[in-house]
Amino acid sequence: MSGKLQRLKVETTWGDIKVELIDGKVARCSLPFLAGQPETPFSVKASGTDAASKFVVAALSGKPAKGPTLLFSEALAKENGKLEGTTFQQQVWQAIAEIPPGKTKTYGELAQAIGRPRAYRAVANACGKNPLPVFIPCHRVLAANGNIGGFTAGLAWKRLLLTGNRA
DNA sequence: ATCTAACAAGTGG
DNA sequence: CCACTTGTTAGAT
Repeated sequence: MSGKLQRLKVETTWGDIKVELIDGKVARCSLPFLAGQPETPFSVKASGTDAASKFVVAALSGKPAKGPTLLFSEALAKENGKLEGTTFQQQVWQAIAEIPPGKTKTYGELAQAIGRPRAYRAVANACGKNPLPVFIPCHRVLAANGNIGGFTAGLAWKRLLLTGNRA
């Protein structure tokens, strides 16, 4: 297994977004941490023409970006022969991945979806460990009272992903 | 192997 | 607004 490892980079005014592909499947994604809301307006400086790069750019632009070839369950599986994440986490990530485009869900809803209605706290926990931010739309997960919740790389990204970069 | 603290939430007082 | 609940994880013992 394991064929080629490919590293992509989308350069933006907020920093570089790095994506790692294994055999053409998205294996990992990381965004630069932003402590607060940057004063610089967001824009993409440079990006590749491959599907993954396009997906990232589209997601950040609020376009109808249809999830292309994520197959994330395949993508997440074994990187070192080891599964990425625990069973529970994978269930959570899968549930998140199934959120219809343009919609949002609450942590509680997701907890119900995986059959553990009281585990909303754990769900949030799993969100924070999501290895594929942006690809797995954990930014569409909000708290029940409408609060925005949190985001691994900083709330600025989450807001951007939710509202789209209409600027 | 067991225990404890921490967490991106929720419900109730 | 504050405090108690709740399930899972990571790190220490």
